[in-house]
Order: sequence, then structure tokens, then C-alpha cells
Amino acid sequence: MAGQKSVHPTKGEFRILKVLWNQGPCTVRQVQEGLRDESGYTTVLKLMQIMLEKALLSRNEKERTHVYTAAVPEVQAKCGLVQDLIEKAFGGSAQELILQALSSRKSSPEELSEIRRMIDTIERKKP
Amino acid sequence: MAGQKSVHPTKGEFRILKVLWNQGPCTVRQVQEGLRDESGYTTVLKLMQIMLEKALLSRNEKERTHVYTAAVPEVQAKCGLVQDLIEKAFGGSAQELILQALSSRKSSPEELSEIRRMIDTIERKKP
DNA sequence: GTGTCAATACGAAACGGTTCGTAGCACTCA
DNA sequence: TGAGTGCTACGAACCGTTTCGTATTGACAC
Repeated sequence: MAGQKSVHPTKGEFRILKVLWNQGPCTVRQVQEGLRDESGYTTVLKLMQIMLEKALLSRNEKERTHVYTAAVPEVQAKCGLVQDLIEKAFGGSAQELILQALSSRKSSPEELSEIRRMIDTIERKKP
Repeated sequence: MAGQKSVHPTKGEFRILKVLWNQGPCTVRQVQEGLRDESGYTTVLKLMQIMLEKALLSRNEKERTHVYTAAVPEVQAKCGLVQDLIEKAFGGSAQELILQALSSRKSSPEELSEIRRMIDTIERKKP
């Protein structure tokens, strides 16, 4: 118990997690290629080592080339970020965040009805 | 022109902005008291000076005791945060963020229909 | 004037995130 | 065996945020 303390990934860490979530377990090299930018190999490696310490990643050291896996599920990490934002900026109100999200990008009618559909689903799920 | 470049408030800066949004123009002392924690006076002052440089705040120096005002509207700052999060974590999809927000806190039926009402409003506003 | 009080200004330092240079290790191939 | 390759490990350094100690200034009372 007590050790859960969900660590919040930084921006850079989140980018690495995204690659791992998409591609499944990867070597450092694979992650570095997955990030389509000029981040150097050792930079990515270092970041991943730190993430290992933070238990954001786990790794398999059986082979000489270590294989890393995301140790936090995508949903949980995103959920943490959203919770944070709701607390930090919207006084704990998810509604307010949603309103803001709705108005901050012009959503197409399709998106809006998509969202409406999601609400329907949730409503139906817990009567 | 060209100078807009909406600066993103840090966490600490955001807390100060919240006080100013709630209470209107304040002195440093008032802001420091508004933050109900142990942040020292000079710490708050320094932060506010930096925010002044970043144009997050403006101030009136007529009186000896300067009076600071939030220079960014609340909506705009929150919008920036939301945009950031959408980009960072949800691949630019506001929908996904909203779904996450809906599921990360159990919304009451009332909240859900509230949100539905908001969607109605938006839909009606731009046909 | 002189002392005191409350405010601003300035700069150093701590801290976390990030980048990168460099070293070392293991494997392969000639 | 020795050079080359590809990987991990380590540590220094940079940058932005945040904290805080200290100096300075202005107003007011005596």
C-alpha cells in the first residue's frame, strides 16, 4: 500500500510514454526513432532511466539491449493529468473544464453529436 | 504586432492570478494573504515582478504601495491550459479530453444534463 | 535630524527537467 | 587479438521556476 503516489509525467516523459503505448515494449533506440525529432539518443536514454526510477517504466534486462515497457496505463496517466488540471484551474469542477474545452476549439457539429453520444452512454451505464 | 505570444502561467503564477481574478486589483500583501499558505512576502513579490515582466500582470505605481492587476483574462488563461493539455495528451482532440474528464470524476446526472445543455447552446449558436 | 515601519528591488541559491559529452562494456568480424 | 559498432551508465551543465536573505527607499512620528 501507501506507495502508489501516482507520479505525474512531465511533458518529455509523456512523449516517451505515448510511443510505448502505441508501439508496445521498445528499446531506447526504437523510442528515439518513434519521437520524430532531433532528440539525441543519450537524452532519450537518460530520460527513460529517470522514468525507470520513478516507476513510470519497467524494463527487461535479459537481453543486452534492454526493452522498456510503460508501467502506467495510458488511461491512468491521462486521468491524472485531467484531474490535476481540474483541481488547479477549475476548482474541482469537471463541468467547467468541459465547457472550456468545448469553447476553446471550434468543435464541428459531428464532434458535438459525438460528445452527446458519449454522454448518453455514460447516463445509460449508471442509472 | 507579433508580440502576442500568449505566455503560459506556471503553477505558482496561476495561483496568484486566481487571487487577482477573485479579488480584483491587489497589493502584494493582499495577494500574499489571499494565498492561504506559508509563502513568504518576498517570494510572492518576486513572482509578481516576474509576472509583470511577462505581461501577465500590470501595475499601478501611483501610490507608494503598488497595485497589481491581472493582465490576462481568466478565460484566456484557462483556455491556454486546456489547449496545452489537449495537444500534449490527447493528440489535439478535444473530444478525447472531454471523455476523459467525464470518466475521471463520476459526474452526477445533473451535471451530465448540464453539460448536455451546454452542447445545445453551442450548437444553436453556430448553425 | 533620527528611528521605525512597511514596502520594493536585487541577487544568490535551490530545485527539477532536460540535454549532452564521455566513458565503459559486450559482441562481432577479420 | 584488436578495431569497430551499438548499447548502457554516469555526471556536468543549462534553463526556468521558485524561494529567500538582504539592501534600499519613502513616510511618518518624535
